[in-house]
Amino acid sequence: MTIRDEGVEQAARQKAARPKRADAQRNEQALLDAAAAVFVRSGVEAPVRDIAAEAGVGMGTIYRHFPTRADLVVAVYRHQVEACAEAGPVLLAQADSPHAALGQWINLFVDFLVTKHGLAAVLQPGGGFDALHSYFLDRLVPVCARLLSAAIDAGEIRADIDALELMYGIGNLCVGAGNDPRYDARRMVGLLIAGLRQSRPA
Amino acid sequence: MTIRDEGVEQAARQKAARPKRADAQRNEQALLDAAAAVFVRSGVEAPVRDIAAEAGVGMGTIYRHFPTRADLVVAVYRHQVEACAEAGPVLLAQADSPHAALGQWINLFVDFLVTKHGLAAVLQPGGGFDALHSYFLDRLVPVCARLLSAAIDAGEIRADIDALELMYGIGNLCVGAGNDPRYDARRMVGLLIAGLRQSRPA
Amino acid sequence: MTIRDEGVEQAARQKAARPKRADAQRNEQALLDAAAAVFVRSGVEAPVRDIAAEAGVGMGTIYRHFPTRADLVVAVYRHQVEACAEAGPVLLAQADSPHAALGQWINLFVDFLVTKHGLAAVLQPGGGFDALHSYFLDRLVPVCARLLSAAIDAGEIRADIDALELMYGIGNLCVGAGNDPRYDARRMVGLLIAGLRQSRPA
Amino acid sequence: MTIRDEGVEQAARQKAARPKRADAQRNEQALLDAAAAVFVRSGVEAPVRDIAAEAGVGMGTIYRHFPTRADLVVAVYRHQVEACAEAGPVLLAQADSPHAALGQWINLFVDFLVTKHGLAAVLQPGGGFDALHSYFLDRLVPVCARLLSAAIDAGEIRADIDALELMYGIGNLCVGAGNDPRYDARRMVGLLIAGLRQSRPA
DNA sequence: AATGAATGAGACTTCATTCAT
DNA sequence: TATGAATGAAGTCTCATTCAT
Repeated sequence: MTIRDEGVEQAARQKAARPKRADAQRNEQALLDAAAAVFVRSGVEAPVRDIAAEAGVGMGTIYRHFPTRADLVVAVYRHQVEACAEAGPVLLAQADSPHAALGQWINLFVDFLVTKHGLAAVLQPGGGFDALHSYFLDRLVPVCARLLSAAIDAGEIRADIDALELMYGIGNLCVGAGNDPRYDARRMVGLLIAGLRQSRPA
Repeated sequence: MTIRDEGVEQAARQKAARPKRADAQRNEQALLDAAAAVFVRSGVEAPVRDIAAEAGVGMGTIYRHFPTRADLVVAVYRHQVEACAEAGPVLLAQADSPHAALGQWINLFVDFLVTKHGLAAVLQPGGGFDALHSYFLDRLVPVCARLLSAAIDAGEIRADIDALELMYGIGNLCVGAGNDPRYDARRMVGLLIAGLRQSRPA
Repeated sequence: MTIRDEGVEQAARQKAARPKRADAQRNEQALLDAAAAVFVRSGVEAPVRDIAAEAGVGMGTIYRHFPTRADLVVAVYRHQVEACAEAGPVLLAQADSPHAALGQWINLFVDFLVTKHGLAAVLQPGGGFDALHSYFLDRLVPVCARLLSAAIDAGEIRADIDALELMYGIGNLCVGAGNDPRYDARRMVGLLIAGLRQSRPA
Repeated sequence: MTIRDEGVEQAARQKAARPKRADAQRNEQALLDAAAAVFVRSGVEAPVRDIAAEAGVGMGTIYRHFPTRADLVVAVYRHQVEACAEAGPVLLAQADSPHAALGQWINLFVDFLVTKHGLAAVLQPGGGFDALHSYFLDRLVPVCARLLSAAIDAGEIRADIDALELMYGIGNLCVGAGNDPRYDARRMVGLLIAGLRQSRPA
């Protein structure tokens, strides 16, 4: 089942017998795509009109599908957050060591974040996207915590690391540096993870 | 010479022979203080009116002293950037080791950033504050680079670290996590710096 | 013949030889009932969507049956206007005196108006419901005029009262006072009718 | 002291030492005049933009002077409400009888209402102008009550009349009939007042 | 030089109406 | 025929910036 299929199935579950009209489905997807593109370009605070134009629909259509801006933002990122969350246990089972699994999972997370420039603002609490913020944390922090625990239990990393804080740190490193190619979020995150291996705090 | 004096002197330098009226000087300083306070509270995109109110002046006065928002933002942070830049060589000369000097200098930088909540946005290129962005980098990256070189030459840290990138990384870690007290930027930066000591990338 | 039957018959008359499909008939009646309910709740300017939802039909169905809002409003109130109009002659024939008949008929009219909160706006000319406005007046003013004449001829009331004006006055008194229970439209209308008995204007 | 003078003096009292700029005063008055005109034409729900255009000012100017629509509506009618309220005791002292004073005062009230077509909507509770509604009632009902009491005490009218209800009734009669010249609110109110003299309810 | 009133572009949101399904 | 998704005009309100005083 693809990510898209999952979304369709879920919609079907929510309203049982009423399948969405084909054009409405197309519009919803067009909106998600358009919003993702505009968020990258102008951030999640981009004018609603811009998103509508990008999707080729009227403004009212956005409000029909996503009554609040947060609804739209959540929808845009939900699939990827889910996929990331679900990858945690899988990696832990497959990798050579807990620390390797942690590193691979964090790479997944970073991959997600660095391609979503507008996301950084969303991850800051207090910006009116608290529901979204909570969703991200609720879903991902436990996954990270489990990976951390395993690595700690294996004696591979320091024991004084908090998953929430680490997620924030990684998220911040992925805020990036505009389009400055000299900044590589992945490399910086690598440095952070390397720091975890230290036997004592610096 | 105090930081305040320096600012005034510089303003004088810009417009050569015309000494500012005493009340104009007072207003300019009041504006800098007010803007700094408002930036912390509401970010650098805070309404001009709020800054004017905080300073107790009319809005026109802001535009007279700082024609663009970037002018104001630069002015607000210039002093502290200067102080931070000048501390680099001093610390290098005084500290026990280049790595220790680097750590101390980065602590200074972090201290600066974490108390300036609105600053994070400013350090992102493309936000209309490019002049400010350049100023920060032009002034601080060389200082950081010199400290890094010294530590590398002393064999204390990895040799593949770029000063610009490190500054971005630290800046990002200082973006914070809203007011979530569970996130400690200093601890995360510590982790990053610890990572520098690793002999190989993670 | 019931009021409901009459409405259906009339609809059939309008489109001569084409009998309406049973479901279309059901929809039309559901719409009339729903609109009446919504008009009471939210006035005749209530969103079309609310009426459609109340009736359990799509919005397009409303536009099919009642191309303009006025068409719907007229249809909603037509039955009751008819019933009121037809009661006039009956009351005149049955009551003890013309003045008594007038009072009873006005009571009928008031009963009608006070339970139709949204109606007041409709009775104002210029609100885009002029056709409806005309219908009300065309149908009811002659009835009222006949009752007035009879009472005047019997020497029971002043002779300088115009039926149209009186209808407007009564309609206005029935506008009410929001939900303020201290206002009783019937009592005020009673005062107005009492004023009719005066031998001279106040 | 004219009504206008009073307004100016009051403004001066409110903010002590800060006299309003001459142009601001002009604008405020222009807005009141424009709003009054537009209210007559289009009702108190008229678009803000229309009022601004009528006054020849920007929309923001309206919001500066009158943050909410209710503020504007209250301001538009305040002077006249005040004048009407203050006339009550004067008329009572001067007229030949309490009933005559009542009639004269009601004439004043009617004069006020019939030239303010948009006002009717405002006097209905629940329309979002409750503060204004309250203001009207708080100010005028006691005046009316005193006139009624005097007339009742003099044995000139029925004793079972409530001032609030009477005000509502008069207000409703003044709602008018669009521009239909055949309806004369004053005549209808006269009928109502005549009804008061009846010894028993009709 | 300082003030803050005025401006008006721009963002948001609602809802009557149309039209693809 | 019925549906309700889509449209976009129209209205509200905010705030950066200008400019009369």
